Amino acid sequence: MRKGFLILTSVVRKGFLTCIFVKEADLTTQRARGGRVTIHDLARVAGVSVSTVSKALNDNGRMAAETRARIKRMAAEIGFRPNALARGLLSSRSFTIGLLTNDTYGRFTLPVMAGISDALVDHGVSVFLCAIEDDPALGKVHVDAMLDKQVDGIIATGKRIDRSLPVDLAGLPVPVVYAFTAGASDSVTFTADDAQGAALATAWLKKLGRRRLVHITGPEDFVSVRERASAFASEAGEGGSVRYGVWSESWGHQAVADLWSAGGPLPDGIFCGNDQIARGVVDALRERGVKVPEDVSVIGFDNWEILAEQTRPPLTTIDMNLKELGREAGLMVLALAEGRPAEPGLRKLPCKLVVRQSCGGAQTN
Amino acid sequence: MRKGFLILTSVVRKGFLTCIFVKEADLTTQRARGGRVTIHDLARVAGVSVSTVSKALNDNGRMAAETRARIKRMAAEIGFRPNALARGLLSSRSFTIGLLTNDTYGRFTLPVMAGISDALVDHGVSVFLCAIEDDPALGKVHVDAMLDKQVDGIIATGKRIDRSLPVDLAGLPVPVVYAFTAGASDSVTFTADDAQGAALATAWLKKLGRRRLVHITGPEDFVSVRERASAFASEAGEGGSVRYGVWSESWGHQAVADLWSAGGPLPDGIFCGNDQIARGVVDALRERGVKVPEDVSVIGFDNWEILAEQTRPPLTTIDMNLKELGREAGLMVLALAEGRPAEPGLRKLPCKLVVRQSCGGAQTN
DNA sequence: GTTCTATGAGAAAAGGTTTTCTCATATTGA
DNA sequence: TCAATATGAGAAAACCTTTTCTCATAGAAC
Repeated sequence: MRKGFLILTSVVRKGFLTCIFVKEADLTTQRARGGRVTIHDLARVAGVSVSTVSKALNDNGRMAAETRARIKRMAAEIGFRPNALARGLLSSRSFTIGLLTNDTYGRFTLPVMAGISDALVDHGVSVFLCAIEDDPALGKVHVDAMLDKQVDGIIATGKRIDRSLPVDLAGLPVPVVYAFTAGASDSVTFTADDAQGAALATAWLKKLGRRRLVHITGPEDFVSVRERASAFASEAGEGGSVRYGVWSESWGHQAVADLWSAGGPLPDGIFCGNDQIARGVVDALRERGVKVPEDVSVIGFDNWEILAEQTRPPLTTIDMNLKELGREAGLMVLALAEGRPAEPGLRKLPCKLVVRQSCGGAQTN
Repeated sequence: MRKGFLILTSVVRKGFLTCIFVKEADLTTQRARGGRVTIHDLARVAGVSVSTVSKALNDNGRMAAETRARIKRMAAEIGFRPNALARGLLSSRSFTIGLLTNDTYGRFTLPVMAGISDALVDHGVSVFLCAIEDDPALGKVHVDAMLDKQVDGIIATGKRIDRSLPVDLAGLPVPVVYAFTAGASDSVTFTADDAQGAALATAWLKKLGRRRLVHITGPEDFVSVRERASAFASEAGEGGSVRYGVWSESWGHQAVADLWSAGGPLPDGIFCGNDQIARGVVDALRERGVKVPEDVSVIGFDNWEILAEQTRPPLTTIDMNLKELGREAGLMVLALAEGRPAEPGLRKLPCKLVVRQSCGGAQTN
């Protein structure tokens, strides 16, 4: 065996065993790199230059079809995968985006994240998740770290459309898309269509023959609360009334107690601002001996499955299609990163009705 | 003004306005780069070479203290931040790790993620979140993408310690740390100390004077269920019995119904396998007219705040310190990435008791 | 046999940073 | 004044990939 040389790998090609000799120094280099195989290794093994390898793998340049195929085959054999850092340095595309979020429990962020990831993984894009927990300093640290890492874009997401993240994303050198959080007026923003969702819920109650409708919802300072209440009011007509409160089960309980002790005509349909309130309402009604859905239909909002499915009876509710929203936001930020233009403005995505048992009515939809 | 030159920026230094002239070609380059300022721009502005700038900013090499300070000041002025891609290419450290997860709802993953991020953001490390949803193909795609991006390490996390992710992480060129999921025997794995947590819960019930104890928990094929049950049994002594079921509220309801209709002596303390079961138990007891905590103390497991706080009364429960677990896993993967050695094996982190009202007893702890 | 074209493949530069090596100048001592 | 040393700063290579440009060879046409 040649002195100072070692066998790197042996390849069986066309039935012949070919031994590849590499200088010991090269192997040492390779060790230091963590055993990663580079395009140079592949070129050496294939007996061509690195440029030829690159062109072969990227279907660029002119070359004999046989050469291209052979190089591709050997690349697969030795497990060559191009270093995305080097690639990104050259192309100024890192195939990486950042997801900035405010939402600690992830009730909104996780489905959105799932949609983003789902849409972008096919494009080779990975997602940095940065939870900033309402802390401006932490937000800045994360944004700086993302920019240092040359993210191709940023998606900012929060819990409500009428508050912005505690960090300034204007004037960044990368595109920013907002989801469920407020952006500048000339930015691209995605949110759920609250009015349409509320109308959907109210129409469903009416379709089931309910006429004395109440909307028990969250704090009036949420713009989405006002939009839903307004849509509810116009859909419900004369019979509809709205009660504002907080986003908790106990508010649902209390609202039922208030209604049933008020002495007026009792509602036969209740549209709740979220599934937690609905859970409280359903529990309170059961405790009063009011039958759901026989006496009263209750519909929630959010389709927070882990809660909606465990309620007795399971909640019919409105789903904001958060995963789809994430998917669209992901594709949008990708488009912007690739220089494709997009019209700024607020995009409202439709909600859908999820029928379980708390309203009665057809299970099929 | 000089032809072919443009003002890049103007700097006020020592009271003098200094105009920096750059060739138009350079500016065009700059534009194409997305307006990012490089070390070359900084070197030009500071009137030194790039190597001097690099050494100044990294506190390397010999140079006049005044020069170093001046370069640092100008770097801050023009907002220079080194390109992490270029840096990573050279150092083979990307300051990036991947978090692989199985857990769609993120009940476990999100706190763990928060801990990881919290521990690593100070070290300039960002985290790729990859949800693979039990899909081996998707898992491979994500792992490959992370490796291409030269992550410094991977943290694998799941929902239970006795199942592994549907993707092979052995023999990867980067360190892997497991949290709440099974790894190879020679790997570093973190999990909560189920036995200690269960003992803590049981001891708390006993300390409150409860003697007829029941443990209502999840499926017996979970190793954590068996460990908790075993610890419960030895702590509870003669009076303790265990009922296995599923992880749902309705199982909590049913278990209470079973117990109260069995005709034997009724329990005065119930330790539940998770907060959902505890919620079901508490609701069922209230509906039977059994007072919690006066007649029966109920304690949960998980400290899933959004559920525990909304239960009536709010749940006393065991917290698995998931954020701390994430923090330790993050620091561990960082240590391994930096070549510091670590002993393989399973590390069990202690749980803590969170006192609310479902057991009675002191609010202070 | 000679010139032109087509084809295949290699050389080199670029991307932004860090590190090592080299060089020039200033300072010290004799 | 000259040599030796200390000091500050620049040049160049390296990391890995892609792309453009150039070159060599084979075949075709005259």
